[in-house]
Amino acid sequence: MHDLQLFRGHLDQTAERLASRKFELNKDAFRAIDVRRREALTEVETLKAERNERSKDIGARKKAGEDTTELQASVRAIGDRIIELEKGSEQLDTEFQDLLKGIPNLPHESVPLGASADDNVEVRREGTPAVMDFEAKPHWDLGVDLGILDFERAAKVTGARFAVYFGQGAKLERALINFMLDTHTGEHGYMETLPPFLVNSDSLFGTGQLPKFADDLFKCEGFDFWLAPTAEVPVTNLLRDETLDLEKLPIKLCAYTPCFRSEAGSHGRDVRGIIRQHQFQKVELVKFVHPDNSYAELDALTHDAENILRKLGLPFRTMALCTGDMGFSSAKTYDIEVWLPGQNTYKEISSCSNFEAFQARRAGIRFRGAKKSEYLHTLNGSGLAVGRTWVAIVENYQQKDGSVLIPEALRPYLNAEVITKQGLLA
RNA sequence: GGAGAGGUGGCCGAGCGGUUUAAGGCGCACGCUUGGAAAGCGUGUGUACAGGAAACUGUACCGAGGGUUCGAAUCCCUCCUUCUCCGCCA
Repeated sequence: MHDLQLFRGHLDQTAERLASRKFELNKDAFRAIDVRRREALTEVETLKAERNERSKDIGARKKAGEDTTELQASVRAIGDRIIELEKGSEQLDTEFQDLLKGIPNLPHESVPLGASADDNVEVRREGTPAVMDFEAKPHWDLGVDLGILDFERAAKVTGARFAVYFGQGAKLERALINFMLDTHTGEHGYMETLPPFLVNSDSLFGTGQLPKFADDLFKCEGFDFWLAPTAEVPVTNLLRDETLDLEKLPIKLCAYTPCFRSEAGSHGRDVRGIIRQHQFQKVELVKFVHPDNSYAELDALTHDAENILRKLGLPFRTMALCTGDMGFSSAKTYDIEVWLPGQNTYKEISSCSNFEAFQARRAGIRFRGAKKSEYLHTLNGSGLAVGRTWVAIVENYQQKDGSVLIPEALRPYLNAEVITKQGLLA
């Protein structure tokens, strides 16, 4: 959601900035409906003022013992007129709100201009891919061969785009979750949170998934419950409609949750392996910060996410997304991409964004400044996507014999140095 | 699932059809007082939208949404939610 005053006062500039991210704002329609809406509102409010005044007068006259039949009839008439006018006024307001709700956030001035992922800009690259004297296999071969990953049985239980882990495979996922949470709480200063995995419509509106992106979500039939597509939704909405004291900022939360996405519109993409699933695990970082610091906080958050990869010895690069590739609610986003030798490519493993006040305005999250309250800035980023980290470890640490070495930092969590062949029916 | 009691401003808490422009208190801010502080006294103290250069004015908001009425925090209906007890359950 946007600052209405900004749109009114700087409509041309605003439309230009939106155009840079492929959103066409109909300025004439905006102006026209804004003016009509205000006129209708003024008319209704004037009548209401009149009604309030006369009703009060009726009370006073009744107390004095006067007859008020005629006055009451006149106020009744005003009331009828109000109901009539309100219909139009409310419709205009709804129209205007719908228009506003559908407008994406404005990109920060530092965001590179561009149309697609091809225009994203690499900001740093760390780690060197291991030299292998054999051909690297993708995880869907390695995992299945080791007996730790199974797609066919998951398809039987549920369907396509689901997977089941066995043995050390399941334990590796759990180890990664604990390692990530321990690092973020112990070294990066986040408070661990375990939120609900189902969220209501208000929460999804607050973070920007609704109303535009309902198709990407799973809905529970008969309830206003949705499966959370990311912990960003429950965690950011923890503070919905709250006003925080200035000295409480910044608030830094991390959470492990499963995430559920319909992946509508991604048919045919990443069909093999566990890169793109209907259910995946993620550790999420969420920050509530003062507007003056939000870009420094974004850099810090991105660094915190990268740190997991550093500790695991996984090569990565960090990309600044261009205007055309950013998500709806974001003002600036860095994607962290991990090296996957089995697929000979860098693949997104974390997306770190500053939403500025876009979500805060939708969700009503403020802080009390020196005098009055204002909207704070919200940020979040994956720290990291657990399933994709699993993939990165299996592919980067694969050995010629098909086993997988466990990176040093993870060994205390797994109680093992290597994953060898095992499995359900082994 | 059943029975009962609640949900009022930053917080506590009154009000249960018409000077409520939401009493009173706490907290906070400013001023007076003071050598300084406390106490005391005085003034102010929400959010959103609209109008206005501004001072300010209007409208809405007492969990949410409907209804009754000239007029609703107050009466009626539906829902959400918190607490207590019972039942069921991991």
